[in-house]
Amino acid sequence: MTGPRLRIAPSPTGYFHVGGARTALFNWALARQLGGTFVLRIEDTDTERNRPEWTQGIIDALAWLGISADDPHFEGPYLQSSYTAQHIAAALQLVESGNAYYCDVSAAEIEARNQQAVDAGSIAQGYGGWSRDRNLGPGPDRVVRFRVPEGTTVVRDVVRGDVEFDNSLIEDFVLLRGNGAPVFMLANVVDDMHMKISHVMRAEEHLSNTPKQQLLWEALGEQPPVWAHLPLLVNEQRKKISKRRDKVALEQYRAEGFLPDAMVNYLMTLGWTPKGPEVQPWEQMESDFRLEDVHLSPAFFDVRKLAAFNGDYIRMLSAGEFLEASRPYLLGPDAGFPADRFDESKFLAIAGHVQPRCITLADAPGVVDFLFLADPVIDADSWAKVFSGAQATAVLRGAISAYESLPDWNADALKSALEVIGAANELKLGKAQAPVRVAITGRAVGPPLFEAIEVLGREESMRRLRKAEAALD
RNA sequence: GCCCCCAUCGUCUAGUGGCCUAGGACACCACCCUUUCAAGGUGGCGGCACGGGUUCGAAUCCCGUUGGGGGUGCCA
Repeated sequence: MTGPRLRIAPSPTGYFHVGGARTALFNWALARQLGGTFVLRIEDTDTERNRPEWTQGIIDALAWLGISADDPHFEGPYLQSSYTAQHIAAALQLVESGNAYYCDVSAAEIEARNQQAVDAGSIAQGYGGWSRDRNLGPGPDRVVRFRVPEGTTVVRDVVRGDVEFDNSLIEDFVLLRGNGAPVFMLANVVDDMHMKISHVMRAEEHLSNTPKQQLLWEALGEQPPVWAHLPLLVNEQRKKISKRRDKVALEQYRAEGFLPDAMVNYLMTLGWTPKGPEVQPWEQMESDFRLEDVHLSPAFFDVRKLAAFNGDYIRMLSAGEFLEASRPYLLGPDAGFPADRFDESKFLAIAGHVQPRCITLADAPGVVDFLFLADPVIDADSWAKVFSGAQATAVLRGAISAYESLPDWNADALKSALEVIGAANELKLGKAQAPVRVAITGRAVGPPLFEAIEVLGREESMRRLRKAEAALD
C-alpha cells in the first residue's frame, strides 16, 4: 500500500471511547480515500495503567465500526512497548548530538524548589534547566532531558493554520525516566518516524504538546508530519468527555442496541459536516471528507441526537436485517419472554411495524413481547381505564362473536368487523379497538392491532379475548 | 500564573464581504394523517457574546473585552 500513512495511537487504559472512535473514523476515511494506510498502534508504555484486555477491546470496537484488520488499508496493531529499544536509542542519539542531556534532579526536588519560591513570594520556575550544562553522564535515577532550543516553533496545522510557540516557554522535558523507560513524548515521535507516518490527525488536547514533538522530529533529522488537530468532544458542561464522568464507552452503546452505522454516521458529524443530508452512507462521507473542512470549535456529544440517527438507521433496515440485529435482545435474558417461545416468522411478519417504534434494538422485545408470552402481562392501569367505559364490555363481547365466525383471519377482515361493532356502540375505531387491544396485548399502546391479531393467530387470539371477558365478571 | 485554541438558535451546524428580513438537523410546541403509540407531513419557537474599527456594505476581515476549553507530568 502506497500513499499517505495515518494512524491512531490509543492507550489501553479502559474501554475505547467515542472520542477515540471519532478520531479513528476521520483517519480511516482519509486513509481509504487517498489510497493510503491506517496504522493502529497501541501505546502501552504506561505500565501502571495498562491492561492487556483493553487492547483487544480497542480492536473489537474498531471492527464494530467497520475499521477492520481484514481491510488492506489497515495495518497493525503494533504494540509500542515492543519498540522500547528504538526509543532509548533515539534518546541516546539526542544526547550524542547535544540535543539532550542527563539530569539528576528528582521530581520531588523540583517540587520542593518551586514550593520554596512560592513561599518566598516569587513565581515557581518549574524545572528551570538545572542540569543543562553540568555535563552529567548516565547513572542510576538520572533522567534524559531534551535541550529545547531558543527561538519559536511554528506548527503548521491543516485545520487550524500556523500556531506559533515561544520555545522559551517550553521546559526541557524528560525523554527517559530515571528507570530508563521512555516517556510518551519520545516514544510517540520515534514510532511515528519509524512507521513513516505522514499525517498526525488527533484531538486538540495534543496541540500544546505538538511543538515539543516537532522539535524532536527536527532534532532527529526528519521532516515533521502534516499536523491536524480535531476539535474536542465535550460533555454538557463543555468539558472534554472523559471515562470517569461521562458515558463514553463504545462498548456500552453497542450493548444498549445502537447500530454501528448510526454511531459512525453520527460521529462523523462531530467536527465535520457531511455534504447533503446528514444521514448518509459511509461511502459518501469517505469520499467527501477533507481535512480543510474540519471544524475548529468543540462539539457536544449529544446522546439524543445519536438516538435520532439510530432510529433512522433502524427504519432503513430490511425485516431480515432487523431480525438479525435484534436477535441478541429478542433471545436475551431481558427480552421479557422465554427464548424458546420466540417465533421468527411471526416477528418477520410484524417487523415493519416494530421498526418505527424502536430507538435502539433493545426496544424491540418490548414491542412484540405479547406475541411470544403464554399470556400477555396485563397493565392494571390500562385495564382499569379502558374497561371503565360503559361500552367496553359490549365491544369485547361483540368482537368475540364476530371473530368466532370470521371466514378469513386477516387484518382487513378483523378491522372491518370491529368497525361494525364500534358503529353499533357509537364508537369510532380508535375507541372501539382499545378493549380488544388490552385483552390481546395487555397494554393500551403498541403496534397496529389488527396486524398483530392476524400474526398472533385465531386460536390464541380467541383464547385471550375470552379470558378477558371472563375476567370482567 | 503562563502558553495555546475556540466563540451563529438549547444542541450539532450552513454561511469564506452584498444571494442573509441568517438556511438545515436534533430537541421542544401545535396541527394534519391515523387503529392506540410511534413513524411520516406541515407549521411554530429560537441564534450571529460584547465593544471598537476597516468598507458603499459585515455573521463573514482587523483589534480589544468577556466567556468557555485545552495544555503546562519521570500520564498517554
